Amino acid sequence: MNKRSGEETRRKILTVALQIFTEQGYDSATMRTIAQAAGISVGGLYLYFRNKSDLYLTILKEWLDTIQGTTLAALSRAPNPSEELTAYIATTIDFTKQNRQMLLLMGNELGCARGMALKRQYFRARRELLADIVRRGSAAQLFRKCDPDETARLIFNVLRGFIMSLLIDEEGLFGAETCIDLILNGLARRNEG
Amino acid sequence: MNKRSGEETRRKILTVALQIFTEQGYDSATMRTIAQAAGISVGGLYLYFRNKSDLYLTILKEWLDTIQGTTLAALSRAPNPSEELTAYIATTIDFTKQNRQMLLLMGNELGCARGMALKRQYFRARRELLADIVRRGSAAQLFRKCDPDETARLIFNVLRGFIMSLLIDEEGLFGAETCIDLILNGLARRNEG
Amino acid sequence: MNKRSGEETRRKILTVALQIFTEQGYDSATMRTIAQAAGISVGGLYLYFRNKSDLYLTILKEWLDTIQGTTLAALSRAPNPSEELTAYIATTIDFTKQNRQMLLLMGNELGCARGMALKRQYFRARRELLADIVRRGSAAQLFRKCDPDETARLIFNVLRGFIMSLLIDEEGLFGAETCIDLILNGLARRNEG
Amino acid sequence: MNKRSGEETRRKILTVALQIFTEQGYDSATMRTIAQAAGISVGGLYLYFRNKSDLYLTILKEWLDTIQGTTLAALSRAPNPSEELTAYIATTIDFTKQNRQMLLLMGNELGCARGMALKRQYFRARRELLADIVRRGSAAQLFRKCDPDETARLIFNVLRGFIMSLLIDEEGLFGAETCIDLILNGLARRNEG
DNA sequence: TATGAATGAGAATTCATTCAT
DNA sequence: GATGAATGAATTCTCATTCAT
Repeated sequence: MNKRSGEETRRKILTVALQIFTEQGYDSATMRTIAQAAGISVGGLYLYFRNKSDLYLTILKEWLDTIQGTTLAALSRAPNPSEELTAYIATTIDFTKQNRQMLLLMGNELGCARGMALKRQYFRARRELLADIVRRGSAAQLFRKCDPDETARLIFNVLRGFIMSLLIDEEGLFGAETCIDLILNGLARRNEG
Repeated sequence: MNKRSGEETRRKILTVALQIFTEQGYDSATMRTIAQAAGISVGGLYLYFRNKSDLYLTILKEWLDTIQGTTLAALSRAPNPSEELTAYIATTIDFTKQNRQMLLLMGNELGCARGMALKRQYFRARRELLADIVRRGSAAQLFRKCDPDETARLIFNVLRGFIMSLLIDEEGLFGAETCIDLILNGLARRNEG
Repeated sequence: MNKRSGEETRRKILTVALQIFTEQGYDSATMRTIAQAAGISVGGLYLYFRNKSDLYLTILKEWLDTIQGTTLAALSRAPNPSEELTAYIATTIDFTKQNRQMLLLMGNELGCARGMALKRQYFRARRELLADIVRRGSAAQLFRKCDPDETARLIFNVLRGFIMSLLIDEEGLFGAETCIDLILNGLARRNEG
Repeated sequence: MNKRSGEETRRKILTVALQIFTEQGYDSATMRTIAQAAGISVGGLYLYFRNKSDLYLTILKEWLDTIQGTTLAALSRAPNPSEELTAYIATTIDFTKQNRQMLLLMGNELGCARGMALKRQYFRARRELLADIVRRGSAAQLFRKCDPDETARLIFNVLRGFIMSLLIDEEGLFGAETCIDLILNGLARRNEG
């Protein structure tokens, strides 16, 4: 019976729900748990979200919009494709580090069906953004000759792997530079000079 | 009714359960569905597996042992760290392609708690296997100078990204060579004479 | 804010509630739906009606009074039992046609318990009104010799059937005359002359 | 844990569910109440019926088939339309008397949507059966000249009223003969001789 | 071994009603 | 008078698990 403003309660719910969905996954997380964590009754949850899946999707969408917005802003400040690529990777990794939970939510396969659709759509958008950078970088002869689409997919998945490692491994994390270096230069020793 | 039949039934259960766990996730898969798909009664399931989580873990363990065994066998046939690395990557990717379902099972975060523990343990083992290769390859000056542990983690996660792309993206998949090439040579254009 | 506005709101609620109770039935109709349709808050509803059942009963009672009043007025204008019977039937059917929703509300068995009691009481009153007409018509030798109570019940239920058909069947409806004709003259061919 | 045969339990459920749906209506009847009355657990109910509406529809369909079958059998034994009409009415009323509860279930407007559709379909079939009788009786000059469809509807609704009275009024019920007499001969005194 | 009826705890969701503001 | 956030009990339905046969 603690009267909070509606918006306050809504944010509280979103915050704890993110945590719980992340920790337990979509199926195992229960509305009761979320309600308790948010300090309201079960019925109260339904005042703010039509149902469980609505709550989940709201969280997902909100974050998808944020990361996409941040990335686009960073890209617009980069002078050339090479720095765009760097910005793209750096933004992605930085964001990941600051939003571990959100990322875990993204990583969880399954969840509700519409959630999966949203994620796929989001991933496609990001991959196309990347392909565009590679295409322009290739045309400008900044990158090795390559099929832009395939290369975009490659980089995208390398990043995916990095992000998963940031999320899953509890041990020391590495930074964006290490990742960018590997992508640009590879592992093999160069027989220069 | 004879002993053979028992083992047969067990295998049948494991086969259909893998498929169902993969398609629906741990939580959504029900014992009833599995029983029906296996052509036995619900009670019958509990003759072979103590409970749902036992069934799940059995499947997981079995596959973890298989992939680890296959990898070790491949490594033992490689003459030097460089080819060991190639073998490691190739084995991993080939295995993935032939066992999409298993991999999806691995990819699903969560599931039952003990399953997560098993997966972590398995990932650690594989990463250490990799670190050992890099360490020896570095000592033999086959690779760029690097911190073996960090590099192992790097490669490991690049692979992780590749595997996820193999699993998730429905579009054209790339092969082990493409992956190995990126890891060894990177993306940047080399200014070789 | 002034007294008038209060009564206005009350009437608005009664109007929309009738519609909603009719369309959805007592159980399925929710206080929230009614509040929204009336353009007030949920809490506001409880300023005018103690609870859901009170709201329902108010509607029911109001209409029961109206129809009973209209019928009595019509009867008082009829010169003899025969025309009283005609007036009774005509009033009933006319009323039905002009108040389909109200009638549907009456037709819905169940609803809240006290509602059922009210309806029974109302039906009994109307049947007795009818029995009185038949009794006097019989005494005046206007009708066939018959047991007035049983005959009243007969006519009453024939009417009930007619009304249900008016309400339920979407196809062409028939008028009061057809009904009166059947009741008075029956279906069998008369062997006159 | 009282092991009954499946069919036994199923019938027990149908029996008590009929009673409860009848007494309380579709919405107010709860699966818990039905389970308790049937002496099984709530979950047990769902072993036999997919859901509440399935349980309801099963009861409805079963009875609809029975009454239609009984009526058709009676009609096939009648030598002419006049006796067919008598048989139709007698069967309907007898059935009603022996199955008050079932009829109440039919009378309840609302319930689940599909139930309403079933009822409408059933009513239409019965009205057409009746129209056919009237049509043939009219052609054979056994009945007054009339529009068969309209007359069928008339009789049908008179019957409907009778049945409602049989069901609702707790006081002395009248028999099929009284009803048949009214339908055939009407109420008005005949000015014979 | 094998069955499948039965359980019971718990899930999501709804809703009449209350009450601080 | 009026609001609408909050409650909590009830409802439908699911499912892992047990156990008499």
